[in-house]
Amino acid sequence: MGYAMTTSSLDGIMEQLECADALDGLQTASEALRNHYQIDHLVYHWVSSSGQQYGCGTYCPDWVARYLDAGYLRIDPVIVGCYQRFHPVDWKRLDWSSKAARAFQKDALEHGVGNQGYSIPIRGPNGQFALFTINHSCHDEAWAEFTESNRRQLILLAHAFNQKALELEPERSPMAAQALSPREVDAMTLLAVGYSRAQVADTLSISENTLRVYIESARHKLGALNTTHAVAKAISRGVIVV
Amino acid sequence: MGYAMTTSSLDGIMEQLECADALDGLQTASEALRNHYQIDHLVYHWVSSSGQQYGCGTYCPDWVARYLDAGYLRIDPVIVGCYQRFHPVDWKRLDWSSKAARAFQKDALEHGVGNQGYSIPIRGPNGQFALFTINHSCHDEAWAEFTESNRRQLILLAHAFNQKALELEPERSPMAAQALSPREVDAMTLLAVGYSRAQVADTLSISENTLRVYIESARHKLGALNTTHAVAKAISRGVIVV
DNA sequence: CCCCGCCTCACCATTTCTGATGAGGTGCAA
DNA sequence: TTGCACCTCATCAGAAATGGTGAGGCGGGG
Repeated sequence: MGYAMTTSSLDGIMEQLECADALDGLQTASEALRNHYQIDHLVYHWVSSSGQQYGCGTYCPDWVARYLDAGYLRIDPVIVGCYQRFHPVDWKRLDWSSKAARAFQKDALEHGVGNQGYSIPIRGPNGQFALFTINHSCHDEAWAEFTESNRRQLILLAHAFNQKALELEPERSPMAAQALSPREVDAMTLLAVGYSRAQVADTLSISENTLRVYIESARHKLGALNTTHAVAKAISRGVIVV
Repeated sequence: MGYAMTTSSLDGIMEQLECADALDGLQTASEALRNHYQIDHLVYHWVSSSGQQYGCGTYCPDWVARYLDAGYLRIDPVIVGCYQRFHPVDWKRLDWSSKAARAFQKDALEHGVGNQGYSIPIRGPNGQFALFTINHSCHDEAWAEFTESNRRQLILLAHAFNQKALELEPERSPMAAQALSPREVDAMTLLAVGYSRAQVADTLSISENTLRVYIESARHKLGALNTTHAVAKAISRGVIVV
């Protein structure tokens, strides 16, 4: 791995990423960075709310297809682990103990994924979640040294990748998220912490009928099918925080 | 402002922050960074759900108290604007047009908040949201030059501050989440996307009675009061991905 | 000044959810 | 082998949520 990299080259890649078109830029930058760092793979993986995913990077198409088909999103310890974390994490520190996880790991190795990995969770507005991952095949010590010495740069890269990727979903812009009124937020928030309608109405000192209007209008604004769905959407969009 | 700063000093502050105790470290680092950058103020502001807030930084206590008392959290354009954004934002680019916002702005200026500001939104697991803000009194050009040339460092600082602040809430750690069985996850997931019990049972090809057992046991595992609460908890704990 | 969004309340039949309990089969792990 | 957790199904009465509509008052922005 290229410990003696020139920062000028890295800056060049970052600047190019910031200016380029989103779809092109992300893929190009992934490959440029893989070469720059001399590692096996570099991946940006957007895990969207509705189960949709967007990914770009240097994994071979076979593996990507297999990942999607087999529903690995649900059992990949990297996803599961990073979803609960803020700081970048080495794959070794994740929980690979379950049978499904080990099977996944084996499959990944057979598809050219390196034995070492380092993933940075990134979060955007409205509950957006993404992972910026590098991985490689090498010994633990070399990997630890590599990740530690490049940690800050990788965080910035993750940030830059996500910023670029957000351009791909214009509906996630401030405009798209239909804002809830204060009362609607109150209602959703209290429902989300387990209050019944009667309790919420009581807490807010309004009639239950009034409360129902809020819930209904919040539901419509959120495009939800029922109260539970509305609360779920409100949470994953970050409209309310529980 | 100190354009000719020495990066060694900055690195020192960052390293100290990473090692220090959370409560102390954040406050100390705020002040050290203000001196380092020669700016009026530097603030880290954790905006939690139920109106709870944690902040540290260099604003005068009067202003902090006033901010909390007056409920400025709800109308501060910096909060409102950054909540929908991913990238760092200059305060000039926010929407100050509403009457409440202008009143807030006037009040802020009178309490020693600079006319220029730059805020970086940061998000952690479970919908955590925080702001890392610097502000100063100077002309637009100088400010633009300052923020642009320090943007990357500020992003890393924001990241470091948030990582430290997360230590203050240990219950947000991965441990707290009790694992659901696969069927329970299925049930919660489908409920979260708006299906009724009948629909979920149909989708999973099980009887509605069976489904209810899953929902019940998931509810107990999650310590939830009702189905909506259970789904909300499952989402915010990252047990399910919607 | 006027419009629009927000806050507040009411009605009622119908559908859906809840809570508690019992019970049989499967598979993994100590 | 013996748990233990998981998956599957059933029953029942009572409590709670839903859906759609109408309507009056208030305040801020164009």
